[in-house]
Amino acid sequence: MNLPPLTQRFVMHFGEMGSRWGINRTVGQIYALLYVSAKPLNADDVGEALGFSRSNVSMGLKELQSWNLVRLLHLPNDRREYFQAPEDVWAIFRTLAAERRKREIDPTLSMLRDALMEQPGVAEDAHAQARMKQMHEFIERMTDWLDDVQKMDSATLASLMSMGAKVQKLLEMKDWVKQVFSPTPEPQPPLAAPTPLPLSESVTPPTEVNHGKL
Amino acid sequence: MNLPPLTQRFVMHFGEMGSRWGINRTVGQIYALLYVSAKPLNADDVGEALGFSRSNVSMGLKELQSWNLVRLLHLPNDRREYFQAPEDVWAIFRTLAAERRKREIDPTLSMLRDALMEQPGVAEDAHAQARMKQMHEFIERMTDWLDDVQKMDSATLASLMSMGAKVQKLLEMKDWVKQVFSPTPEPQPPLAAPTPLPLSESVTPPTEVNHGKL
DNA sequence: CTGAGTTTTCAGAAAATACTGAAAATTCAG
DNA sequence: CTGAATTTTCAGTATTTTCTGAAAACTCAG
Repeated sequence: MNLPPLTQRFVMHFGEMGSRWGINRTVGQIYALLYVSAKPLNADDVGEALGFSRSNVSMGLKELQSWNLVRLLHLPNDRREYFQAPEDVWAIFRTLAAERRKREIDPTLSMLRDALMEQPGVAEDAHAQARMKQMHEFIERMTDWLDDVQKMDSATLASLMSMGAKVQKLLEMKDWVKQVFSPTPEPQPPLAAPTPLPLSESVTPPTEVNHGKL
Repeated sequence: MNLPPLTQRFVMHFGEMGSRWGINRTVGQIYALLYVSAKPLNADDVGEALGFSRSNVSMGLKELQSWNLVRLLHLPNDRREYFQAPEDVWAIFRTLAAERRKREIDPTLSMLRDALMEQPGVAEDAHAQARMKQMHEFIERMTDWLDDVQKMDSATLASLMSMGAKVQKLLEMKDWVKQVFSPTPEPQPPLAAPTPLPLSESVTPPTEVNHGKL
């Protein structure tokens, strides 16, 4: 392996972290290399750069493809397959979230659904089933929300995240506005205007919040 | 191992999923057992229920404690240590998110920070550094947001999640309200009111949105 | 077609991880 | 203190996962 120093550090780190992330060292290093590389690489490039056997590289690339984390392409007058990692970090995140969900969450959801259909035979199982119900409800909520979030474009998502906890203020404001403009005035206890009034300082100023084409 | 059928299925599933979740079979099964158990268990209970050696159980419980996923307690007139899994699934999620972040993200963030301070020596490293910058910015945004979200109580969080993509509407509304009430009228192109006006049907109806004590 | 270039598969070697039993360490009732 | 009850450690073994080289399969220019 003979990589420039910063690249090398990055690649090595991804190798070490691989196990914590549920991928192996090889796969982590290959992805890291493709991520920082200015141009697409073929399997031999990768193998040489990282000192892996050709077959190991092949398997690693296959794994990355199954994760949708690399794109396959061809260069003119070259029969070999070239690989590159998509650039948009938000898109990468969405891909990763979708794949992890498919592998790490969906099977559990389905197992829980099945278990909740059964009639518990003994008291212990009745309690166990109640606990499973709680877990199932939570996961379902979480994944439904993730579905929604996945549909947002990067700009909206970025806006949402840079607001952070201030979304709470927005929720308060919603109720307040709703009250003031209520088209069907119902007998409700009047809400106080949220304090501080969330129109200027308490909601992120427009220079910080950049939510693109909304 | 002699567990009632639903419990057994749950425990077995967690064992199998363990590897995908970055924990081992033993740890997964122990956690699952504690999660569905109606009462705290001691190490011998666990070992007998799952057919693991005493030392293996000890290691597994130590691991779970390091993740803050189990609580240690003592029963009157019993010197042995008893363990239970906290009940609140939202709290469990927060714990899990915090721990995974500490183990899987923070080291990378720190490595990226270091790498961004360096002066790239060659063109390839300059490009690599630019890519690292993108990743660093993304992760930092993400973790800042997570910090905010972690601070919310379960009710607020639940409210936020059940709104899902409708938060987008809320963002539009924010800008519209801001415009209308603007305390410092600046020469800006006037915004149209968001359509449909987000006060009733397009924002989640109040029966759906339950954001507790806001 | 043919065969050189390329990728994939796979059996076995190497490495990493998990698990056990025995022994050491710790804790606490008496 | 003492020693029985309990937990932890750890060296060795078992299991799982990763990695390699060789062979098979595929692809496409000529």
